Amino acid sequence: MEAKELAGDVRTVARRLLGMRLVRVEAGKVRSGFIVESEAYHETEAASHSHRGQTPRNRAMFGPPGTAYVYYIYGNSYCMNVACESTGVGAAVLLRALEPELGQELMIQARGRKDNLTSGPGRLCQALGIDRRLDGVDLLRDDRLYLAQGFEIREDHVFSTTRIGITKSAELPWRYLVSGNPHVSRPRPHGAR
DNA sequence: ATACAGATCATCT
DNA sequence: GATGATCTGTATT
Repeated sequence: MEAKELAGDVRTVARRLLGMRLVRVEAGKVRSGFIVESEAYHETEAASHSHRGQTPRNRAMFGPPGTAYVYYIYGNSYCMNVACESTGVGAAVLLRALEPELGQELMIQARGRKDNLTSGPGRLCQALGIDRRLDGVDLLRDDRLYLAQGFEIREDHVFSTTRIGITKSAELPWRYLVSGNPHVSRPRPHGAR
């Protein structure tokens, strides 16, 4: 995983991140998963936290490509994003679902259940122990949370839909998922695989 | 399988 | 004081 792969248009990066590994190391133990669902957010559209400019909360979203933007929402969940494009531009990819790989026992412990370990932005953060302490880390260099090579996803296996849980700019098809993967956060739209 | 209510709090107005 | 890039349990079809 190199910085230049994250420097492109946020929608391109959102697709490119599918199949990549997200690795969490805590207390010498590894948890990891393959990214299977993502959403693009950009300062030029109203759904983005960066749309109204930089604040202390969304500062990491304007950081260099590969910066983690982690925030707390609804009084119960953390969500994690990967900043992209370039420093000073509020663009980031929300990670919405992973296919669990290593450390599943620890994920079960962290989640307090055996199902839906990482299918949802809040769930995956809980499963991997991701919270605000990791806001702003460099995902290309940090040893606690980082991106790594995964597997190739063929272009025709990537499916695109509208984003989940937003009210503004809701019509943009900026959600990307691996077609047919059982770990995505919601059922496929009618007729899709 | 889908729908809804309630929890709960950091952040911004 | 209102809002929200969610999750969970419960109820209903």
